[in-house]
Amino acid sequence: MSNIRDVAQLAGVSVATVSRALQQPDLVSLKTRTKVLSAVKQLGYKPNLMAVRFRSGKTRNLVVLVPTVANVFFARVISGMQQAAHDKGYSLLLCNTLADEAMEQSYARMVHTSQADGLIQLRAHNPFAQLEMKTGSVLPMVNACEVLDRIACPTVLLDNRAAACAMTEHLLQLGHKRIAMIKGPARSPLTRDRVAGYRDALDAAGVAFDESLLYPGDFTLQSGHKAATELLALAKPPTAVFCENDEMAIGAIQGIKQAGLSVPGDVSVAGFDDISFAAFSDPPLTTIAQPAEEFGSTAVSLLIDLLDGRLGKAPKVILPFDLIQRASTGPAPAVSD
Amino acid sequence: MSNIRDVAQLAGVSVATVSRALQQPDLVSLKTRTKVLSAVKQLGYKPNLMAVRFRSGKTRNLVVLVPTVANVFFARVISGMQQAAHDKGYSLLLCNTLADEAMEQSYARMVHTSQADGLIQLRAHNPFAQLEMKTGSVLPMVNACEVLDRIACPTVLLDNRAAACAMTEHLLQLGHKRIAMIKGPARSPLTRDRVAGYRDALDAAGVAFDESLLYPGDFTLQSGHKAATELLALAKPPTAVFCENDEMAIGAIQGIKQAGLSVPGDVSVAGFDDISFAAFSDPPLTTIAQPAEEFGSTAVSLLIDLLDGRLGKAPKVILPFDLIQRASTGPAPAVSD
DNA sequence: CTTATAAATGTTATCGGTTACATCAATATC
DNA sequence: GATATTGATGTAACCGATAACATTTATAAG
Repeated sequence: MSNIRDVAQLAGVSVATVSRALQQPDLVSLKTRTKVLSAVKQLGYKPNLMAVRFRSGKTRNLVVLVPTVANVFFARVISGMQQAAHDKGYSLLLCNTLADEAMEQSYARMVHTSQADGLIQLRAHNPFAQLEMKTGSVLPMVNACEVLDRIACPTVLLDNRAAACAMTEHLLQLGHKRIAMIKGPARSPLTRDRVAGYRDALDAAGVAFDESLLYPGDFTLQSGHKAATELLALAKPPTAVFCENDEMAIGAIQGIKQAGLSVPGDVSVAGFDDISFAAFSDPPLTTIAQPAEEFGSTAVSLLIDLLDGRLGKAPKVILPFDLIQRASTGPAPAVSD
Repeated sequence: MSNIRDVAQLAGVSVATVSRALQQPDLVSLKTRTKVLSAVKQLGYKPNLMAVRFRSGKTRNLVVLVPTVANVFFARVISGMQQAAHDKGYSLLLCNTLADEAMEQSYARMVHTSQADGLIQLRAHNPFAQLEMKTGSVLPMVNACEVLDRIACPTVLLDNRAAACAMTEHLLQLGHKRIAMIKGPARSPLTRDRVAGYRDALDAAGVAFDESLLYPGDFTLQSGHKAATELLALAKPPTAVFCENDEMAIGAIQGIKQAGLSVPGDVSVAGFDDISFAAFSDPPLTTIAQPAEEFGSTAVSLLIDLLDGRLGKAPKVILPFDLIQRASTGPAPAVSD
């Protein structure tokens, strides 16, 4: 691999001149610039960015903590991040945490060992408070998709409460009274917000909240299937099921069908995220569309702004949602409670 | 951020001693080692890995080119890669190419600019031959999931021909004679192999190959839907459709149902990959299971072996497949042909 | 034709580690 | 007790680029 010294020698100039010819061309005469560029070409010289970054102290890498890339929604978010990062000259170091806290910590440490400049986390389980304490220094971090309670950091999220409320209203307007919710893990702020929105709508409609209709899932197809099966086994089963993501909704649809019921004839099902499979389920899924790629690109922009000191006090960017009505939701069955 | 000099000063030793105390502890007396470690702790010293890697010339980063992370199968492969890379002290620089060749080249160049040590590509469109020529130096590369024709490089793949043959045989055994195949883009080696396997099975069964039953898709749900719709409009429509991935198969199922036909009563549908959604489609999808995570981890292992000079002549690792029979395939309708 | 000023280029310290080599002390060998 | 050997530590070069500062050359002004 040729280095800047080789280029300087071949061009008959100093290393500083080579560096300037490449970085600030207007500081170098046309003649020397030409000589330098020709030498660069002849040697196939490529600057060693490891050296550049070491010297500058900027790695231009961003760590991304994703609970699981196997989740279609997150995949879209990552895609948006990658595009934005590339546009701004950054690279993404991807970490599929799989809820392994040691793994998360290990990747977060990359910022402190100068392997990355900052970190983006989706779905925060919150553990970075300790990490920040321990090192004393602040970890440049942006949070996307789910709000972090304990730490004030730039965030891009949906108004999950309003979205869940809107979907619940949609089901109420269809005449449903017993609306179950297949939610996420209990402690998740995301789940808390969506359950709050669900209750907002119930309260506004004067429908009593029934704890037994709240079922905790884990965002997988399997858990949606299991949840629906168990909800239908209740003494008073629901006529509508609102799922916190589309995977669980698709799992729920299968569970309902296997119980010999029809969707939406007997039970309506609604999802959240509008993943590509939502439009292809049978029946196609009514869901809340989120601008997934925009979550990613916005998170990256926020983080880079933060790194460049261009950011005020931990802004919260709220992205819009859209209720997509498809065939999985319909009028409540006549004999409904 | 404290550096090694700060530690040396606080511990009252030289920087070399600090470095040795941390890297080769047995070269340092117990007494000094203790002093050094205590100073490290007191200062919260973390070695600047940017400096280490610059000096060593090893970045410990691997570029991963993925056509699209939105593809569930690739998401699993990436998950496997990430796990393996982390275990071996490497990080993944993820590039979602979206079939943008400029993007691919841009990321491939990261190896030449010392931002990464090597590259893994899934689904090669082949363009790195030129890139290698241009720079003169070899690009340490591993290919996964799809074989690269023009370049001899370590590869981990399925026996796609055998797998496609097995699935086609399964359909033939069910009595199907008109078996369509929704394949990938024409030039893809992956598609070529699978089509070859499909023809192997037809030939072995003495069934004539019909060009009109070969429909090129692009691995998306939409393209599967479109393909199925158009195949059913043929004068002699197929009674079975073998799709080159599960997304297209799920799209095809919807297209077939919307045409008023049943799966598998009128038309059987088979997929490839066994993504999580396959078991949750209606009917559940018969498909070829691939060890996706293992593709990823094996690719990473191969690349690291290659980088460490531990690899012989471009090995090809063949991973096993498994035909998963579910409800989307059934006996050919009686009046078939 | 000088001198002042600007433009172009060169010299060299620097970033933070690692490591070859030098040095010095302690123990072993004869 | 002198020398060889081993062990522990220090000194400084080095990786490849950048940029502060120094120096030279060209241009402008008087």
